[in-house]
Amino acid sequence: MTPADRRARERAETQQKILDAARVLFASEGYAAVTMRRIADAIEYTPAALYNHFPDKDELIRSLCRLDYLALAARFATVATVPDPLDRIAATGLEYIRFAIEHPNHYRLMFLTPPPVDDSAVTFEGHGDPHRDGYAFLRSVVAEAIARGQLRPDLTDADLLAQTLWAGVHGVAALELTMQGDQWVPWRTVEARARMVTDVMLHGIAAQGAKR
Amino acid sequence: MTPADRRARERAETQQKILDAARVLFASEGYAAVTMRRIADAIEYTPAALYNHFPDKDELIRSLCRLDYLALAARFATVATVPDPLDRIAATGLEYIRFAIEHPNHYRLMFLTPPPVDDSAVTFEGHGDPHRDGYAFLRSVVAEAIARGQLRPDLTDADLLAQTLWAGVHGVAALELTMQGDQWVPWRTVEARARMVTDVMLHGIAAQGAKR
DNA sequence: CACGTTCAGTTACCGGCGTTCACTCGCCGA
DNA sequence: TCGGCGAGTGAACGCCGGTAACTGAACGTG
Repeated sequence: MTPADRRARERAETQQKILDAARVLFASEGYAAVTMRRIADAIEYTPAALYNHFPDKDELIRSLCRLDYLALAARFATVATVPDPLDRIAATGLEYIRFAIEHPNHYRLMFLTPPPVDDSAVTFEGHGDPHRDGYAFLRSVVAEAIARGQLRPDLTDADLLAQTLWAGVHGVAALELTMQGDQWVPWRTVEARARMVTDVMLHGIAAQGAKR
Repeated sequence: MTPADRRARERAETQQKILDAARVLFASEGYAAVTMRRIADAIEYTPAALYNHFPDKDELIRSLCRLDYLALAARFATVATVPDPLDRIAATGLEYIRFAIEHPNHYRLMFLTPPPVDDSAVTFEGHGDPHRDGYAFLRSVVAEAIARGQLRPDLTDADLLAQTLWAGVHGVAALELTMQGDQWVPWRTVEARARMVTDVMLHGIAAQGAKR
């Protein structure tokens, strides 16, 4: 426990305090409320102090994001037990939309705001691990359905299929978050749309003689 | 042609100049470049002058948006000639995604940014007219497919179906615009995803014995 | 123990943002 | 001719993200 260790630990703790304050602000008042000054106020620091821990606001926000990706992947654990791959695909889609509705601010940050271009190799622990990477989870479920011959024989690209299914549920979630309050369209409930998009896509990918 | 008329006309012209300048800025440098000061610079006015024509920046941006909705609806005119309703649904979806890819900034503004809450009745000319309202167009195509018995008999809600199809193509477009440059996922091309999502959804809604 | 170094955090600033407000000044109606 | 109206100005306000020079306490080392 050298002094250097202690300083490193304290540094990590401060960094965590910053992230926690940002998360609270973010979850309670939305993206616009997340301001370097307001974060600093919340932890009784000076705005400039934050720049000792994060190169800029983008990187701070991205750090917040990384944890949320894990939270989403963790949620999929509850559907991993569904035995039939087709059912599991549907359950994954519904769980995904539920996550978006329950955590709109986080979802907006994760999938609805353009990435502040991260040219560097974004290698991050958990990439490809279905337990920590939501996309990998979806892909693996799709791959299993393909392997079991439950899908149309002309659909063989698990990545393309996973991305298509993702697009479907993302579309429902994104329209819900972006268009809520819109009066132009006679919107059906988000639950109905979630059910419909999973139902339609499942029908669209399942092999001819599949159940349902 | 009373002087009052002339002043009203000049006022409308100035308003148009503001919108045009904003559009140019917007299309060429993206959302972040659209600044009251930069718009004013472009038309050699003072920033404060803009507030004689628009109550605030939100309203100015919304005015831009309204025209873009018409542009999208106008694009659907090219697919309105496709004879078979099922084919027309697919063509509409592909045309929608093409619009999003070709005008990413406008698309982002129209469907990817939260609405600055417009509590007032948003009644706007063209609402419900398939030629000027993209949603109405999609809905009418779906309704025709239903009427012809081309869809699964359990699918009867044209609005719910239209919103589901919209979600699908919006998902593809939104992920493309938001995630471009992402290295986490082995993305297939947006063309492939566009084709796949329309193909899957069409399979998912078409009646058993339908073509294809 | 004393001295130079390290470094988290502060102070004071920069340029830019949306927006407001008191004002000018030319045109119009009476 | 003259009063008012209204488009446009100039200067300011309070925010924002970000930077550079600094302070002061803790630290390793002679």
